[in-house]
Amino acid sequence: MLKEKIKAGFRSSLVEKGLKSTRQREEILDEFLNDGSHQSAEELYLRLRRKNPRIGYATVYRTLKLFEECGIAEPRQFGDGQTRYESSFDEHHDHLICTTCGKIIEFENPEIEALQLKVAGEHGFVIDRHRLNLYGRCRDCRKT
Amino acid sequence: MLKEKIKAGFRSSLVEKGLKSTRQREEILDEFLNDGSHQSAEELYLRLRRKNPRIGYATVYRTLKLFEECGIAEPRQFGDGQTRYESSFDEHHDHLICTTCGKIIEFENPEIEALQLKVAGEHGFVIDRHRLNLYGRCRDCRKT
DNA sequence: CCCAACATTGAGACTCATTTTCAATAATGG
DNA sequence: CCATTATTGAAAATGAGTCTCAATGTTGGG
Repeated sequence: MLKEKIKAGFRSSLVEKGLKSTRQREEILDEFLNDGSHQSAEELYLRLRRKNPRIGYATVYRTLKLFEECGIAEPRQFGDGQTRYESSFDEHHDHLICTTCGKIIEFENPEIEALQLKVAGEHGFVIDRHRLNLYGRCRDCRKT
Repeated sequence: MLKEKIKAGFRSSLVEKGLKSTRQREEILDEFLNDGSHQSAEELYLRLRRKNPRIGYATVYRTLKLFEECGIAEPRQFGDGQTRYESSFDEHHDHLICTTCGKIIEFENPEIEALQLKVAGEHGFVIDRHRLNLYGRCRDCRKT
């Protein structure tokens, strides 16, 4: 199953980097992979603490950065002041954000991505990644 | 000239809101309009201090927020941890950001925007604004 | 022109997310 | 099992941005 492959890949990355595999790193990766997307370090920390109250705040922050370096997680800013991480193994997507209720909907649009590549090329850029956020009001919030 | 119109509009907004026109607000607006885009509060503050060393840090922050409320400036996040403001009177545009040298290039693409509206509509959203950042390497940085 | 009413300012204290420090602890290779 | 070296947790530090408050400036009326 995918999760096991990700965990195995993480352990290999650690070895490559000369880092150690620890209980905390395993626990954090587990919890990160279990939950849905868009998790902040704090949310993850609070959930982890329910299982293991001895886990440290800083460890969660450090480990999320490590996941980023290992290509497991990617940081995103949605404008609420917290960095949220999503799994790099989710298929690529962009976000619709409701400015009333905070709901986040994911979408993908290959046509938009093709146009991005075209525009970048016209300016001599090679793109690594992009961030597209659309802010507005969702169906429910428009009713009220 | 455009700047004078913006300043006049700002003074009207102040009156409407029951706020006062002060020397600091004028100075900050002047400096904001003089400089190119993507200014952080701190950069603006440092430049203002050269002319008027008595200006306060908090005043610059407050005034930028006020500009935002008055429709003069818009905040943006480029991932360096600082909020940067651009003039609302620049035509709408998105950004290409070089992750090596930090250069920011602006572009516009109506096709992409049309597709954004379409996608949003399919999810029942009405969009107020969007943020599209493309991160990569510029022509110069790819050479090295 | 002057005053009263009230908005604004600047300095510094404060917040909040995140990072760093450091002594204690745990993982790894031999 | 040991020595080496990375990691951890707690607390202190950081940095962008916000708030507080006494002093100051702006305004509309008189």
